[in-house]
Amino acid sequence: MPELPEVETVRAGLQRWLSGRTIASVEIRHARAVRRHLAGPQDLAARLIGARIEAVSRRGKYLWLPLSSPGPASPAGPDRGECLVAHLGMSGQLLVQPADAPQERHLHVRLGFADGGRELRFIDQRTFGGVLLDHLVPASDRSDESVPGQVAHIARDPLDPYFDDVLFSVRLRRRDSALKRALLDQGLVSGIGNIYADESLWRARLHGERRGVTLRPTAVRDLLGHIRDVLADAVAAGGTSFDALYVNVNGQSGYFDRSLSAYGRAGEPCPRCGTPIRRVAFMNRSSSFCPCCQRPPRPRARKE
DNA sequence: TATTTAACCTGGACGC
DNA sequence: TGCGTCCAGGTTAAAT
Repeated sequence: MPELPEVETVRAGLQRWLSGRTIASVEIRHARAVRRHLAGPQDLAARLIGARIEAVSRRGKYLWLPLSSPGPASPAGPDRGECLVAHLGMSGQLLVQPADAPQERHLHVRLGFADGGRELRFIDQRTFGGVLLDHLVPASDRSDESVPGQVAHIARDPLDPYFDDVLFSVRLRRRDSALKRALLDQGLVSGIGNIYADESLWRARLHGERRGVTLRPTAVRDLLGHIRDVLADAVAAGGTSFDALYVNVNGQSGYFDRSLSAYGRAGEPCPRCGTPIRRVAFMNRSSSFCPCCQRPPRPRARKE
């Protein structure tokens, strides 16, 4: 599933292929893929045609392409400060393909370019992802940085040089809820999904059901270090691919799945102590952990 | 206000 | 072979 390492891999690929190119055609084949663009598919297409892609940015699992207008002579194109925002959801792919390449089964949006080169395709089997046009707004924590309005509520990710470790620790240690739930809250820390939450907790020897309020500052610091390590390792491996649902912009799989210690390893021996990894239901999804290395918290005493 | 739950969605795997 | 059920999980609105 696309989490920070997978999205960063896609961002780097798009940066290479798309920067400086001008959009010449837009085909929206599935309206659900643009459902968050409230003005509708036709408005999105009209605004994108003629726009020049300046860069490819990312925060957490969100990608966006800042756009520049073609100039006053053309009625088409985006407003000043607009950008194309993309979220891959669970199964979204952004592929850079030759225009004559066969159409993918779940191809929803395709962008052609004025230079006649490779086109950009948004493919999404489970349709949780999508694209929209949005305005850039000043980031809440640094005035010289802009993010799309849709992304403004998302916290920085742990690989962001401006991530505030102290603020994260304070906010996490105020939480009277499960640690794993907190790690999945993109408003607290972005980029972490089910896979890297489980892996980070395994590395930190922490059970996902520990309450945030029970953690000492040193434990949070240790956890944050492990989160950064696992994310960086996964970025270096090109992300995690369990099936064909996650690939980079060239359609190639990542290989971090070979390095996973807990996620997807239910029944296999823990690489650290040999105890079989256990899988349990948690938050309408699954959690994998070592019942020996990651001791569950003691049940809280009930108030009379 | 803080926290938790459910719905959205598709296709592969599995059991009968 | 066909049908029904379960599972995967990021985001967010609604409920508690």
